[in-house]
Amino acid sequence: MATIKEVADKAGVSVGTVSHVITGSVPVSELLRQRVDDAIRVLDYHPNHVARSLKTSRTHTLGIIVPDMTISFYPQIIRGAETGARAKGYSLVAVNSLESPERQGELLSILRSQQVEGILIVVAESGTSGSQMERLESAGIPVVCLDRVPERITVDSVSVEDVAAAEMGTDHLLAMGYRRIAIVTGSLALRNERRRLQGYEQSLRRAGLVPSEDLIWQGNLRSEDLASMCRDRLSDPETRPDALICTNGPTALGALRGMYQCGLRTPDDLGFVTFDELTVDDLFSPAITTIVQPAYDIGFRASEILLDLIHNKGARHGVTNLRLPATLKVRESSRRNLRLVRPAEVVPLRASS
Amino acid sequence: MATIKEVADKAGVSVGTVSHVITGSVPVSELLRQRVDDAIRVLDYHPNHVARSLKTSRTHTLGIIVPDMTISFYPQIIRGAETGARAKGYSLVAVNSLESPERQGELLSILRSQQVEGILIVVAESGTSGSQMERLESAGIPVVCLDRVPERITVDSVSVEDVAAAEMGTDHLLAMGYRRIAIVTGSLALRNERRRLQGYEQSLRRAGLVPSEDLIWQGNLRSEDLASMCRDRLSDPETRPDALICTNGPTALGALRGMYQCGLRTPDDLGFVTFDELTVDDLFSPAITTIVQPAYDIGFRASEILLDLIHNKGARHGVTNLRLPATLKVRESSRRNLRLVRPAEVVPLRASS
DNA sequence: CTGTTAGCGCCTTCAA
DNA sequence: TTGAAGGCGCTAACAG
Repeated sequence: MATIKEVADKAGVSVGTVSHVITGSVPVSELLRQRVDDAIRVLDYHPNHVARSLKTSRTHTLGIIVPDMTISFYPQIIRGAETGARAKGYSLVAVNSLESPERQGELLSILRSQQVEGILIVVAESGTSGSQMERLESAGIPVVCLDRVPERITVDSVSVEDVAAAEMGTDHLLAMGYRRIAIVTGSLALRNERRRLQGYEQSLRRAGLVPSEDLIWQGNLRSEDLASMCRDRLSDPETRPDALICTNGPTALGALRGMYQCGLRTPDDLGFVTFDELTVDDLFSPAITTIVQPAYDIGFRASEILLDLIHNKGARHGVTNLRLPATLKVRESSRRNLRLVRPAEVVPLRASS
Repeated sequence: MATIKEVADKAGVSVGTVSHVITGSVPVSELLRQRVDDAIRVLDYHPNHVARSLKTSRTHTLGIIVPDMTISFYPQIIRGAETGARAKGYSLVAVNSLESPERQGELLSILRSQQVEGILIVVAESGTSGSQMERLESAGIPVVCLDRVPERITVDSVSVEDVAAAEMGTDHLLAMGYRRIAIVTGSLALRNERRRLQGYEQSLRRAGLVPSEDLIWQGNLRSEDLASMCRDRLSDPETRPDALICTNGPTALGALRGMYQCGLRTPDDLGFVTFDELTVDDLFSPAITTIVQPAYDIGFRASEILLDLIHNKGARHGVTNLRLPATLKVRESSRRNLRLVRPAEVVPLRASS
């Protein structure tokens, strides 16, 4: 790996001059610039970002921690964040916490050591100690939370408008004539899960229905657990709901599996709506009516906010909690009457912030 | 951000001693070690990885470039590589080339600047110049290609056993009684696409059939193009094949869409097999018979090979071209007679290297 | 065992 | 417009 010194020697100038042409911070005569450029090309010189970072104490690197980028929601977020970062000359380091608070702690520590200038994070499901994030902040490393917003309100965040999104899904089921609607959630320790539940309840109440405890099915993010829970609760035709709304993808897959194991189908036996796309468009049946989160945008906007925080250290005016609207893709799984089948329609939701 | 010096001052020792306890390279008395540890904790000190890298010229960082981590095959590879890397104390920087050779070039350049110690890459579809990768090698940065292996054979690689995998899929269709089998491929400029085609042809020949030009449908990775191509070719009932085998996921989605637009269904009208999972298990119908690539393992093994290359600079004994076996998940789309429905079975394929 | 010190490669005043 | 030189934070000899 050639160094700036070798380039300077080959071009017959000082390292200072080479640095000037690279950074463009100081004007250099056409002649020398040419000589330097040639030397760079010949030597296949690539500035040592590590040395530069040490000198300038700016790494131009952001970190992003997601639970598991194997879940399709997250790569979209990462892509959005990567795009936003690159637009400002930043790189993005993406890592997986696997929902483990310990691992998340390690990763945070590693990212700090790597001197990332800011961190985007979808916090691990349980036991994310605020203390670690507070230490980050006090070390001058801004943090923006995505998707899942921790209880303490002092951190910036970007997520979907959970309440309205769940309301929209529930409203839709009600409009289709379903009345006994159960909600299947992940852990209600997660604030956004609670908010989605809240949207569901609001929708029911507005329709004059009373949310019932035994139609609120709290699970976790593991498909198998969900499946067996749903199997149990769906087995009795007497108490069985006429529709299900799921608050996230893994939950929905578990619920569907449970349904199938009971020999039930959607939409014939049960209406079905879920957050997050389970399949590609409607190539497969049953095509599931879906509350689509703007994942890419969440990542993109979050990176913008983070970059802003980085460049305006100290001058922050309050906390930013951006909420983006979800979109409802109506498909077969919520159609009571199959005769009414039409092409999927998209219903945008009003924005809020 | 506290520095090693501040820790030394607070602990009342020299920076050397602090460094010794951190790296563990030199023994330190229990007393001082304790004092240092305390100081580290109190100051919330995190060693500056950038400075360390500059000094040791080892960043403990690997780069991985994939076309688009929004396609489910790639996050799995990345996860595997991340696991392999972390096991050896390495971090992984994952970036997307979006199939653009220019962008890929930039990314390679950025990764070099960032001093990654090695690079994993799924090369962009077209125009990946060998020269850039050769420059990497000559700069002492080892490269391992995943999934898509460039023509020039001098680079290490890990991918699926393409020929055998395609053969397996085709054999299966033949065994199910299909005879007029068309293959839908991505760009045949990609070597692995050609190898899959080759496996298909071998299988046919062994069955005493002659591969026919008009049953080899070359497309690209864009679903829309694929859909219209398939629509055209499927419209005439006279020349229509009785089964389709697709060499990758995006291609398969396009083909399915084209089929649907013709009003055709699988398996009723056409048998269907594809590389790569399109949906989650068989919750959705038609459940597609799939040739599953060991994506996680590909990433994991590749990272091991890369790390090995890094640690044995110069001492390389020939090129490693690891081929991992695929697995066939038989589902509904390849069942001629629906009466025969049984639970999905998994047929492992013999390994090779 | 502990402390001292010379750089790693680069950027950035500061002088010339 | 160009060159010289001081460090950024850390590790790895080396000296004590």
